[in-house]
Amino acid sequence: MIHLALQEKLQRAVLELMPEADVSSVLVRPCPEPKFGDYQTNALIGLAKRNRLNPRELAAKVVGQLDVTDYCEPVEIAGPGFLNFQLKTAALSDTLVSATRGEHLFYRTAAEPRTIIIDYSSPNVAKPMHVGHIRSTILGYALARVFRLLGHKVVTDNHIGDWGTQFGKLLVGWKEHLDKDALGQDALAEMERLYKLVNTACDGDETVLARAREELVKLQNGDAENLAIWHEMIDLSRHQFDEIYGRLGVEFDETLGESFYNDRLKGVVDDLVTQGIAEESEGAQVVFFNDHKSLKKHPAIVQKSDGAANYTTTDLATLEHRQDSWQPSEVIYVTDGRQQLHFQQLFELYNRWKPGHGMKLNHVWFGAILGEDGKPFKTRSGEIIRLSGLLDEAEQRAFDVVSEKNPNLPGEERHDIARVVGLGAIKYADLSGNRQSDYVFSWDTMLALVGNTAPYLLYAFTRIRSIFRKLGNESLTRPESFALGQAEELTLAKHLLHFGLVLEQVVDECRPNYLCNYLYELAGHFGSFYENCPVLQAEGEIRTQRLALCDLTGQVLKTGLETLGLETTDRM
RNA sequence: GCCCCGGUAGCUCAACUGGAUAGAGCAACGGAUUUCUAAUCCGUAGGUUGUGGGUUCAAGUCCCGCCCGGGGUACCA
Repeated sequence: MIHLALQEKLQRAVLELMPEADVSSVLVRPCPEPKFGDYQTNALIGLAKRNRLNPRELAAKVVGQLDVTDYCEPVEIAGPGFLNFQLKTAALSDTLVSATRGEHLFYRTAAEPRTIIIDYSSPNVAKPMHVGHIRSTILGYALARVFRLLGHKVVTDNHIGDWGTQFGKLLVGWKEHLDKDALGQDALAEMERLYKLVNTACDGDETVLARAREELVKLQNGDAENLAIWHEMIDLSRHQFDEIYGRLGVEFDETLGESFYNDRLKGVVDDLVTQGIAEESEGAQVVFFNDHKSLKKHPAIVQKSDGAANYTTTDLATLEHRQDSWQPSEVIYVTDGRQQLHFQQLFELYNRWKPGHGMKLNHVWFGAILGEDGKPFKTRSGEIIRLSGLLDEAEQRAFDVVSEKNPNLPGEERHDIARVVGLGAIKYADLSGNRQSDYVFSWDTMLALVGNTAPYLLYAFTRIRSIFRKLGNESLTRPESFALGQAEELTLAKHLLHFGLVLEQVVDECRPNYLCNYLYELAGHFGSFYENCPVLQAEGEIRTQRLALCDLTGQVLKTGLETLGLETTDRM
């Protein structure tokens, strides 16, 4: 909060001295070391250098133009030309007081809201969702919520895989080997079985492969029976997807699968050919990127030699539809890192097809989920791990821990807590690391009660709730000001002020782990405060102020966790 | 072959436009409990940031070479 006011004043001071300067990079940030101050800027060093000035002299002149006495002690020039700002407690106190009045929660919404499309999850019809889908789902939904918290308009779209060559094999399986009982029990498992069965049969038998092609052509040509089966497969799949999304608390504004774009595909290819972007090569329609370094040797196929389109074509049609429907300023794709080449091609191709479209096209990719042996996360027999079972296990493990730690809670409440903690642990493990790193899936690590984990953060929240439970019916009085006389109070209060800055950083780089780190630090600062500053036993103004600090910390924790897609609980 | 990504403490990870003494957790060791929930807190120890050069007042971060690992690479998505 305050850093924005300082930043604005600083930028104005620089412009007084250098009217031509680009001050967009003159930023105020928290100090890496508290001993230097609360906030700093290092931007003047670079600015001086670009203008062949002495950095310290420039810093001195800027300080001369700068009046921040409302907020800070006298500004200090340090080292090669850093400015260090030390907050006045009064300024800190004012910000806290306005927060207790509900005027803000330490962040500002965007002055100019943008429209952003976020594409995540995207499971395939007739295949069970597995552990690989969870990262996209969790990351994408968390990002959507952070953008929304900051006042942006977000359209979330689940681009499910409901079309493609796999349906030829699925149709053969459905017609010749379907087990209706199994379908009733677990539709996705049965469809997966059918697919594997036919797929294996195709390897050794040309006639089966020919059957599959035949069924696929019939589907594509609108054969009534095949279309009906296809619709049923989609319905059954979506039912199970929705069950998982319900458990995860994830939602979508749109679910426009690949098939939604079928009508447009031919037109896209024609367009590309007419405009000379695509050309024929080995029977296929292909786009070459000869003047592009990393794509030079990687042409993109937009129409296969059998005349069918592929996912590049579908994605182009999808982008066109998104541009026409919502005019977004940004389209975000949350997928694993193996699709980097595809999205490079897609974006480059779209830029050529629709020059000047003005959208930021952003592939937000993430690393693999590995088992504790460092290899791709699978069951011991090498099977892909299904999401529903994984969620069950998370809840069960969390239930065991809750029951051990707090056996006196009623069973129903323990189940509720186990759901919040178990699912929270899985989500938080996905969110708290750098998304681009591979991450090692470990129950013990994610359900640990200490460290940067969901249980630790949730526990911090329950301690706050516990204080307010003890308070009973006593009404919360709002402090006139905050003295912040004890070091732990001061540290906690200052950290609350950084919430908005962190939210901005999450949005800028699509990295929810920044918010996780922030909340973890907040919980840590609260822990120290809690140990060293009695709240209910304190008296008078101090008690009022500490209760208010607890309340504000609780609000930020809850808002932060909910923005990440985690629920909170009052007891653990 | 080419392209992309990564390599940070024993392990898992972080490090905000390049910025001040590279930070956490786990594991190890030592301390704190007539509690506001100890599912906690405090402390100790642990590093040539893969490697060799370069740019810079300043490099984990940028540039070049090399080593190691992962992924991708014409009709799957």
